Amino acid sequence: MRNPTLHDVAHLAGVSYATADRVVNRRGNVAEKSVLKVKGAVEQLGYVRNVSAAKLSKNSPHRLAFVLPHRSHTFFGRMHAQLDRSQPHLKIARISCDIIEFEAFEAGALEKALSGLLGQKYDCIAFVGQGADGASGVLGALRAEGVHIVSLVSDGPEGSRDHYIGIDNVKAGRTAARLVGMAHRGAAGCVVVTVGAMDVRDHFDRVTGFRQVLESDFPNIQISDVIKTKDQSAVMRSKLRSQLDQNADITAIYNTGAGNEGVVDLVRILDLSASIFCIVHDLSSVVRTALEEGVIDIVIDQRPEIEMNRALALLQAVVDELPPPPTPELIPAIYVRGHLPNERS
Amino acid sequence: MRNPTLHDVAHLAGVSYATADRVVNRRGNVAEKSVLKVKGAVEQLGYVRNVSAAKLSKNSPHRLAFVLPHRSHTFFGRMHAQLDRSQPHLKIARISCDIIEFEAFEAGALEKALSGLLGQKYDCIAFVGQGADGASGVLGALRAEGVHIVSLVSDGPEGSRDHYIGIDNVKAGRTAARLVGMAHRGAAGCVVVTVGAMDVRDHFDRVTGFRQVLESDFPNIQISDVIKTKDQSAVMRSKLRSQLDQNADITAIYNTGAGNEGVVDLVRILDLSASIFCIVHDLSSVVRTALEEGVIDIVIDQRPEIEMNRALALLQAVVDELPPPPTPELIPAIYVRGHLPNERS
DNA sequence: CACAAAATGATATACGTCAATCATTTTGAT
DNA sequence: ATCAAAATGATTGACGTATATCATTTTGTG
Repeated sequence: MRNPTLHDVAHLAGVSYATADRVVNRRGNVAEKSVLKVKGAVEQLGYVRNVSAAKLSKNSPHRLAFVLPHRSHTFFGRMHAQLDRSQPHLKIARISCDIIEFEAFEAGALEKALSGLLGQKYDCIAFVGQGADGASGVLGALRAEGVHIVSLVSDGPEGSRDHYIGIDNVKAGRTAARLVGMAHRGAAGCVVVTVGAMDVRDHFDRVTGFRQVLESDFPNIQISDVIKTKDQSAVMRSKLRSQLDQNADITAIYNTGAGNEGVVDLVRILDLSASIFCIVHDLSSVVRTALEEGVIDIVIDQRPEIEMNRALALLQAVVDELPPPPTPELIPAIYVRGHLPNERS
Repeated sequence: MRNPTLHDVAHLAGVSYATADRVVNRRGNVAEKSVLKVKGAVEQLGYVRNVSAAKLSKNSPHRLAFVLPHRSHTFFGRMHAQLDRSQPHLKIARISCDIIEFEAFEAGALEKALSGLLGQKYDCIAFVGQGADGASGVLGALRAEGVHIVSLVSDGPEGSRDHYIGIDNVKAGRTAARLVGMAHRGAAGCVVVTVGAMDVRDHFDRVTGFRQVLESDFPNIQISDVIKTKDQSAVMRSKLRSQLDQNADITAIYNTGAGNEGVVDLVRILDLSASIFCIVHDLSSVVRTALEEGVIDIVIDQRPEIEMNRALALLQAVVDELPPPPTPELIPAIYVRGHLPNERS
């Protein structure tokens, strides 16, 4: 009835505890036949290491680091907030968690922040990259030190990290396109698409998906040139304005990046909320209000709080040397007027 | 640097380890002033019990039970599957998890299943209720035994359980209404709404939310009588058919419950996919196909896999006597054609 | 067979908490 | 002051693993 211990395993395998230990903890210097005997016994008894005992025995503090854009960015502010809320739990789990902030869209800022973590003996590092940030060298060096690397929100190349936690941004773009198409209800139209920059991987992916669906399923909806905003509302405001001025046929706006405040201001000022279908990413108080007013029609929210939770769960599994928990795909939430989540979701 | 232990606390408080232990584990027979001294020391040192050591020392097996409708129901099948996937993790966490299946829509079946758990020394029980199932007596008895009770998917009265894990179904109904409205793009219409039964709480809530938004924001979209299907495709097929035959003005169908197969069959047979906007709940292979075909336009999926994960996380926290983890609100996913999640999400 | 190298056994301590025992001291009521 | 009750102190073993040490046995090579 009682769970088998390593002593039980050793006994069944007909070896000493020391040898069983050498096998399960891969210490080497064990004859092949002993390995087999021990593994057989493990199998037969269904032995699983008692994690509590192991942690108690090791008693080594675990260290995580999150490298995130500054919390003044509304989106990342939500990740920070969730991390704050998780601190008591991390304390209970005996995990220390450092947060390093960097300035997004500042060349080399991420790379520099990551470099500072070299040789610091972190167990895991999670970071928000943006694709073309030249960080792959540092990431490689960190991984060479045995640090687990997790990329958040925007994925980098497959080999640069151990895990990616974030939504599928191509799918998000496809969803946006279909909703735009649905809202046109067969009518022709023209969409302005905006991004922070085209080399930000998540924005690029969204545009890609958006294009795919419009081209294949809604051929009479055109896409104007893609506007690059550096995720700044001021840039958004001016560039989007000139686009709207030039082109009176615009029926929809899809902002794949930040800078929603610019969009909202403009639609309000030009009084376009009735005539333009507006779909943006990620909830903030500005977006909330705009959605309730009808200025924005749909918000696709990737729920950074949940991404943060996933990251924490994954990192905890990693430090305990457990397999990652079975986690369903991350799907962004779609908000329309009248059913927003509670303020502190 | 090292985390403070209870010995440290006792020392700082100027009492023996035994007394400190009496305080933190509420064993009683401690003078008030000693309690204060110990609590002060705990506070001062930021002492938190080492969960690993506690678990190791207690070494008591934890027992959970899930009381779910039979896995042949596609929706609950997904919950079962997620539970299956979690078994290795539960084993590692030294938690045993029994699954009790019952026949939904069979009067008294849930109550009977729950009764069987009385006196079985479960730590926590999670169950899927349906509102009017007369189970409140048993639930009270179980809670009186000290069993933690969690309701899933469909909430019961506030006092009948310790936690509810599921989406806000009123909001889901509101969302459905807004999407239906959006798809009408100002045109008038008439929606058929279908439920399993009106006393199933989640279905009822959805209808309520749906009504709210249509009445307030889309007054020229009518709602036909609500069709009750007992969540059976056959019933759906016949009742919905007669409704469609009677009323040629129907522009949309909103199914709040199960029985989607009936909806899909009918729309296909009557060739209504172009003329009727169809929105349903919860993904299944039938719904997947129908969505890709254009027979169904939108699926609101409450992601039972995630609900199951949440339940497991919560129950684990409960058995370890930890505060529940900080969890963002559950928001259902909204699927349209072309961006479905991976098959085994 | 001799000898070194490799493998194994035996054993001990530490990790922090829980739970129990028993002796001793303090407290409060008379 | 006396006595019982209440509170406290001191101490111990158990939980299962990690990790280390040292002695002993087995293996392989010439």
